Amino acid sequence: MIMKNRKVISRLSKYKNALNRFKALGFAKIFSEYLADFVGCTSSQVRKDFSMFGITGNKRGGYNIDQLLEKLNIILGKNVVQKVVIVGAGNLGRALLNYKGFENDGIRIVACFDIDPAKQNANMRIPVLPLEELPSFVRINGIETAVLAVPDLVAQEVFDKLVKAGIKGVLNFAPIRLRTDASCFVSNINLEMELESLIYFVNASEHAPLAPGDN
Amino acid sequence: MIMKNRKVISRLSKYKNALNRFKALGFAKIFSEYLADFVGCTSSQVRKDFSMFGITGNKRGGYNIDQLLEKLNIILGKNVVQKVVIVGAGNLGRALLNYKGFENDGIRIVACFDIDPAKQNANMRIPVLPLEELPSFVRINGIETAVLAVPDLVAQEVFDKLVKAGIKGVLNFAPIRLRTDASCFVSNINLEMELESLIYFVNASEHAPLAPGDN
DNA sequence: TAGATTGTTAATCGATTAACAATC
DNA sequence: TAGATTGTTAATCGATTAACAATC
Repeated sequence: MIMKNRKVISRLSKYKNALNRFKALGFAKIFSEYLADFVGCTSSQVRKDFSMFGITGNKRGGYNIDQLLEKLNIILGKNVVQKVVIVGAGNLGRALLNYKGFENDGIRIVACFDIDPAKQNANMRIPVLPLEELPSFVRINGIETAVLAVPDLVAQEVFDKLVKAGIKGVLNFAPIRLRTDASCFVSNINLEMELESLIYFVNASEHAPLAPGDN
Repeated sequence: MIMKNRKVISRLSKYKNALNRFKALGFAKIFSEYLADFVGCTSSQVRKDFSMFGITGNKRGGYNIDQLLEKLNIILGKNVVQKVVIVGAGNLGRALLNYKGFENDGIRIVACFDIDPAKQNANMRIPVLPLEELPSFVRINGIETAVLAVPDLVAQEVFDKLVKAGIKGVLNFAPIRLRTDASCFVSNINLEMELESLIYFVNASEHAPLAPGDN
């Protein structure tokens, strides 16, 4: 498995979603041009991305959707259900617990952890457990990925615990830069920042109407 | 106000946050080097970004934190409280309603809208109103920015209503590409995709340990 | 003043796109 | 076969970084 950059991987993810749509519509084959159109890039980009992962099509007939999906799913680890834990049972954490979107995407939220006993409840569909139980839970269940949804002030501290427990990837919602070594990847989602920059473009457009690039 | 790209704006946002921290620590001046260190870029990048917005410092004494903050706040529209509505009172929408992070960031969530009468409640701290009331509410209160947290299937349809109501910027959580004209900006946050690419890097690192670039 | 930092230009780097030969 | 699409190389584009003169 070759390591590529973030943008390429998120495009693969978009291609996969697009292909599922096309498949649902009854298509069996697809051209790079259509795929590009759907996800908003060029056909060169699509073909280049595929070629980086050794995915090939047919010179004249485009790509077979089923085969393509299978390859993308393998690359993205979708052939196995990926177990993820959520750390922090605040508003955001609980919303993610109940979020249905992950289920049909091969991602299973298996547990949530919080220090607050009032938020703990081992009998829910997805149990909310004491944070102290995380290390053993993670070890026993072979969890590698966590979503960090705790208050800023404790984010680094909790993150360090996750890393010590063996977590290898963290999706971080705290608006701080987590200090991490090479053993754990961090992806950040900063809601304030997203809204802030959106507001900038809205305000700026009133003076000079131009578009920001899409992410 | 000059229109710059998304990455520059999100760095400005990071600089602002960093400056607030430094200020809280009692600093009055700062060098590009320190700021770069804090947000994770180069000092050249910091100075370049500032120069793009005509922000200057002192050749020998760095930047005055208060003056710098004021300029960044003006650029980012922080001198005025920005009113935002949330559309969709599902798990995510309600979590955002109660999210405290926006308050001290000059962003005020003023209302939420949903079609489901069971979710509506005009008497809450932040009212949850019928979607039909959105156009008049937006007009009366001069709202330009919305967070879209509705199911995928209706996202485009609801988005079109927002645009028609005069919304100029949308932070979209639905994992689809919204079709938009130049009158409305769209920023996308796709949780599935974020988790998916994180999982890719976690899995890939087990075969070839290398780091993805940070976002 | 001497030394350190800015502001800006030029060089580098990487990602995207265009182009086109190969070929189904 | 003729025509259309891939796979890949080369060109382009834009963003980041290095370098350094200006100067406080």
